[in-house]
Amino acid sequence: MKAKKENQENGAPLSKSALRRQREREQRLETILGAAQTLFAGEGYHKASMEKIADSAEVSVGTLYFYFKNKEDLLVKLLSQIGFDLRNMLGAAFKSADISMEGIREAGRIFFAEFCPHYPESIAIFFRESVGQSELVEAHRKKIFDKLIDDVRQALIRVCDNQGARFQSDLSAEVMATSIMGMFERIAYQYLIWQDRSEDLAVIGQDAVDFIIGGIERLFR
Amino acid sequence: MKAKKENQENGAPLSKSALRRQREREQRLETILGAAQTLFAGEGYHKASMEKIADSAEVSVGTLYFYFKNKEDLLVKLLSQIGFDLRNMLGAAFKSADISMEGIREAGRIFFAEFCPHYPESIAIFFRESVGQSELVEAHRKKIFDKLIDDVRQALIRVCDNQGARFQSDLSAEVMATSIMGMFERIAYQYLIWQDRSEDLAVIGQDAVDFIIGGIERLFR
Amino acid sequence: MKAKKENQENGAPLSKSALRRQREREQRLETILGAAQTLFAGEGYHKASMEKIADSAEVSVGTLYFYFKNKEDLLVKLLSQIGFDLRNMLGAAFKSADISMEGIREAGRIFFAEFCPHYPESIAIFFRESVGQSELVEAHRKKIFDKLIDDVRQALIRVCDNQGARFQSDLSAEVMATSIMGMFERIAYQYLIWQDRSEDLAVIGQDAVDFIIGGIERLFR
Amino acid sequence: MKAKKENQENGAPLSKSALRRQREREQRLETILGAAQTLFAGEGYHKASMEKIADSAEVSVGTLYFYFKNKEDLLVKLLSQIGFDLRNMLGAAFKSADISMEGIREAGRIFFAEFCPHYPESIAIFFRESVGQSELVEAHRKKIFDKLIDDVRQALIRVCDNQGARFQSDLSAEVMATSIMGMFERIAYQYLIWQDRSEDLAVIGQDAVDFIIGGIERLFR
DNA sequence: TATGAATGAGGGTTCATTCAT
DNA sequence: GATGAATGAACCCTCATTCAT
Repeated sequence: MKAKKENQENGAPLSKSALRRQREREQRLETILGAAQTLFAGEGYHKASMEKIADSAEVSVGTLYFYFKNKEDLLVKLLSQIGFDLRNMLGAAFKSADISMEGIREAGRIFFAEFCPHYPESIAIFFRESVGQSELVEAHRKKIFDKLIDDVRQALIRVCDNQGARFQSDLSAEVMATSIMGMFERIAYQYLIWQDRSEDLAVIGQDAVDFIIGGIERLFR
Repeated sequence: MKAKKENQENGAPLSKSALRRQREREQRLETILGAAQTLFAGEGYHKASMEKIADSAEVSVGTLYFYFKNKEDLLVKLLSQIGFDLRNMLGAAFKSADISMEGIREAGRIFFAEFCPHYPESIAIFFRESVGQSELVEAHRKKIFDKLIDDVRQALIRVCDNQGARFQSDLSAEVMATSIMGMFERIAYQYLIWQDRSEDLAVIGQDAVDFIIGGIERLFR
Repeated sequence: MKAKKENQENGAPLSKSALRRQREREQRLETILGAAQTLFAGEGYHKASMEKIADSAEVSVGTLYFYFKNKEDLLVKLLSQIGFDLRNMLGAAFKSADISMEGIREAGRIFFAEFCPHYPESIAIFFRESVGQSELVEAHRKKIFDKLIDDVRQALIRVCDNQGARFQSDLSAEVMATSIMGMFERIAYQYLIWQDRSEDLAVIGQDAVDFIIGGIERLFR
Repeated sequence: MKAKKENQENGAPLSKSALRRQREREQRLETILGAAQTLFAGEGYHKASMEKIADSAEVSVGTLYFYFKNKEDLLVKLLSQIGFDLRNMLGAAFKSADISMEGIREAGRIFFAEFCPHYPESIAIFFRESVGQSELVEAHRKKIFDKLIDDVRQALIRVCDNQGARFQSDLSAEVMATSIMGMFERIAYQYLIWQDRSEDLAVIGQDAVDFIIGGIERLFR
């Protein structure tokens, strides 16, 4: 009977103790996810054994399996959270993309100057540890990528429309959005994971965004 | 035994049987690498056990350890070969990049229209299976990426010089080159590994390259 | 708490609420035993976890441990109940065995035509799930078998006496009774557990009983 | 590539070393099966961990998994061997069953006076440890029982034919054979596993066989 | 009484690696 | 050089049992 309630989303009022228990539950879940995130990012997904994670989260192995179906599930949940956080932070910027390129530029700034330096572990997990681990994890990675790419694609189309320009095809916009994701990804990997130049990332990100915008503006000529 | 090996490395003439043995040795090495490549790409690095690889290459497990120090070494060697092949195919194109953008365009064409459809397993290993496996493997991945990025960077600088333009900084060129690598990577991942649209890759690649060139040309305005 | 329990065991009158509580307690106990019986028979003793049993009985795991010392105890109680039910149903028949073989025949009919088709789960637990689980459970199984065998033995001796025949030894009667139990057991296992021919069991049982009676009557020649 | 050769049943002559290796292989297999048999019978299937078995057989855990797919497979192989041994020992007696009951009597003698006292562990595994362990094991148990029952059934039919008697139906013979198996089983369980009266088993077995024969002869009246 | 989250020992299994032949 | 049986550490996971609420 694992996680029978999960999300008590019905409107029934909860008793005080029930509320507290739910809060504790969520706290513990966060603690575990945090420990897993740190260990996955630090030692790698495979070297981070369930026992290590349990120790690090100061719970027993059994508790891990009470909150998560298995190790893979732990990674998937972590991934979902990262994906949610990312889209959450970038969402507003993308939505503000209209006539000018400012929305795009802002999204780049948020990613490189805010997200990367503050959540390097998330970057490591999203771009390194979750790669090629299993079909299920890949499916989740793909879903997150697809959503992010779609966010970018829609922003691009909106800007274009407003500028009176047009993409040659639907595919073109998708390819451009995909390209942008790839640029973000590799620059984060290169300058945050492989080199630790998190202070330079703001500048580096600007360069990258300039490059991107140059590529986009070509459409308006 | 050591003496024999040294023979192979200096100019001393080899006896007929020694020649044959060396040839056989290289063939067997290739066979093993091929089997490993197929299994790594197909089942994943971890699920592809040394036993499976040995079976697939029709040798014994012991033989694997005669030719390769350990499983990690097998992946590293595979990676080196892939890196070599990639640079080999793209090298000429990059070197031909001078005034016009044709060299860049040609490199993109070779990558998307030639390399990807012909060596999907190499793509899967380079961009998926070798990611986050160990410090050593990551070091090799980084080295290959660094070289490729440097190839692109030099081509970019040459084109710029010839156009009378200049990068704001050395970093800018590097960032641009890194971005380009990221685009190639993600597009290959998206349209070759996740979706199987190898026939569309030529067109998709052209779109991506157009995007890149647009970004670059901005420098010349 | 102890005092209350003792109340239930002496003749002291119980208050209305106490009565209700006792009734509820017994109902709950039955519910749990029922759920356990179904799960043990359906999934097997080991695969039926305490959590599954709790879920199925719509109580919490803790409640299980309030009513039963541990999982083994649950099986033992179940076994006792089955043993009691069996002897209860067969008892009258055995006691009626006097001159003729009709008592024996009736006991066989009850077992194969009544008990087996109506309580296949009991059969599965008694003859399959409780086998070789632990020393304690084996001890209980043995006790039940011993009692049943003794019932048969006494019936056999009575019939013999009345026919003026005699067993060679006390052991002979016991061996014969044991044999009869073995026949009942294996036929139930074969035609109820392994094959599902519960409708044929009545006929099959008659055949078996004829065989038995033939063996017994030999003593009277 | 586990057990690639298993049974080198082609006619190719084996080299000396290959012969030795095969012999060693078979010896080790026997050693493991022996250790497993002793532990399964002594501690019970579940309490006998793979590590204990490995220790007892003086091999490593890995070696266990080289020779057997998993723990269940170990039990199944053991069961098959026991089934083979049983039929082997009883086979000749059953085949000799023709006009008289001597074949049947002989089979009983072999089972109770030879097999049981010499192979009590086999009895414990066949009748106790392998019961209700898994669907696969049950399937194997059933197959063995079916074969033994069929051996008995054919012997019964042969004796009947020669006596000019007839079974009421095909089912009758099967039921009688099944009954006999059940008698053998429970007597062995009662007097060998639960009580240790292996010296009395010969006498007890005779009583049981007399009972059986009485039951059979009824057909000839 | 009832709950169910937490525990942690224990089990089965895998697989990279070694080494005698 | 080649073989493949043997090793054993390490891992993931289960589940009976407990106990604070």
